[in-house]
Amino acid sequence: MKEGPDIAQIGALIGDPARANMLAALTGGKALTATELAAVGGITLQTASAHLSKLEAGGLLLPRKQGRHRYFTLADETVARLIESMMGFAASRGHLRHQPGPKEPALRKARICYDHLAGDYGVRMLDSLVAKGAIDAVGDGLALTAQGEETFQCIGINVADLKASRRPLCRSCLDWSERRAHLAGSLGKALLSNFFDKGWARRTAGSRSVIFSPEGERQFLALFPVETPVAV
Amino acid sequence: MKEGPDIAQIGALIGDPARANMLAALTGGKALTATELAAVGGITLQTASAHLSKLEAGGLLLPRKQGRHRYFTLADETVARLIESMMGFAASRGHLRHQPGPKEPALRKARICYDHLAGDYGVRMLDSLVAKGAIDAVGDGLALTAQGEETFQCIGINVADLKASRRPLCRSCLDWSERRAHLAGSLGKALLSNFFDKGWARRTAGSRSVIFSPEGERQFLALFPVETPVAV
DNA sequence: TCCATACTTCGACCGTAGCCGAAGCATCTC
DNA sequence: GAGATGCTTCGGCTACGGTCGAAGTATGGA
Repeated sequence: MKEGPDIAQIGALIGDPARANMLAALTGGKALTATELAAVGGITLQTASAHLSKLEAGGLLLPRKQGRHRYFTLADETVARLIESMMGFAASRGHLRHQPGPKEPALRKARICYDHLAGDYGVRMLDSLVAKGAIDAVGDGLALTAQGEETFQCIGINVADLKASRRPLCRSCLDWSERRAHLAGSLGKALLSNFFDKGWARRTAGSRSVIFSPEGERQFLALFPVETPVAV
Repeated sequence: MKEGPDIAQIGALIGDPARANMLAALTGGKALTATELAAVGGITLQTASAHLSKLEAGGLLLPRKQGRHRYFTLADETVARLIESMMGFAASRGHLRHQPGPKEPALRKARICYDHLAGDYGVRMLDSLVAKGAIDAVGDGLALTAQGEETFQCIGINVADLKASRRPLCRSCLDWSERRAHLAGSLGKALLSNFFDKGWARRTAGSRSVIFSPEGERQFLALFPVETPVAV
């Protein structure tokens, strides 16, 4: 009867509220210390330490020692994708938080998903790129077009550098709030970094949400116009 | 701190070994009774009943009453994809079963993933279809080509019928044993049904594995030849 | 050297969730 | 109606896992 890999183990790892909160926080892409993660999980440092050991042993987290701090990050982009896909699934089944909270709208508008832009703005950006022919969409798959290569060069993104890395250039990532795809992969990362560098947007302290400056928002919306929504 | 949908709930649902085994068994696509699922989970009927209630309440399972039986299926194809993706993740992290068991090779060769073919043969089939130009692969995405439409018509699959349904025609599904993509979607389902109808293969009693007849195997391999593996 | 900070380990507590035996419904068969 | 089968509910047991206080180990700074 027991067939295939053991999903119960990682299910159980994610299944604890404190651990789930930690993982969700780390999906923001920033490395966090044990103390910070304890606060996120709403538990004491000792308890957090035990949880972090388990997550590390399970291959979900990667610790990095730096002086007397221990910074934790998600082990891998695949972990981030698993968490996001579970969030999407949870949202579709109505497994929402008890109180939506005031930060929810900001989170739905624009947030970090591991290292790229998600939320309404993330989906909008991908729609616009597909509409203008910079990215080719077939089914779930995304591919950069020759025209797109020029476009990104103009924005200030060196596509050749990105191609050199082993990581896929374009990847579609399902957005839990919009239930549509946004752009992940090294290109998605490069775009978000680009926005930060230009001062169009900034990350927030204790949250995954991304705040655009008024000017940055204007530029962003101008750069990624949407006529009619593109089905994905 | 609490941001986004609650992944802990579904994590916990999947995190129990008995429930995980039930879900894995249901990924085989067949509807199973509470008694059968109790056997799968290695627990008594009462305990299984409680587990099944929870899974149903969580939106993972769909019960169907038939006489004095209650048949359970996965609620949705999205559930199957979640389970498979967790299996892929678990396999990549080495979360394997204690003893691989004698059935393992058969499972890796060919098995059912919800309603389509997975395993070595599933991956091989997709590779071959892409190589011969029947299916277009861009990144993760798959799309039927005009040429492919003819091909499938010849095999005896009415593509027009499939297009009429709301379900996507082609979908890539990550194979946990091969770590490569195989073909899901209504076309994947139609192909597997086609093999069953032709008598090329049959399902096994208590397992997800698919057994090919000697003749069926010959035909399958002839229909889906592979020259050089296609990267996905 | 001494103290503060960051984190881990130990030990004990406790609650929840899984488990089963027994009894209770529901449905089919004869 | 009587009996068999499939499943649920109830009650009580048990164990595992999460929790924290307290003590212990590392690192950095004064």
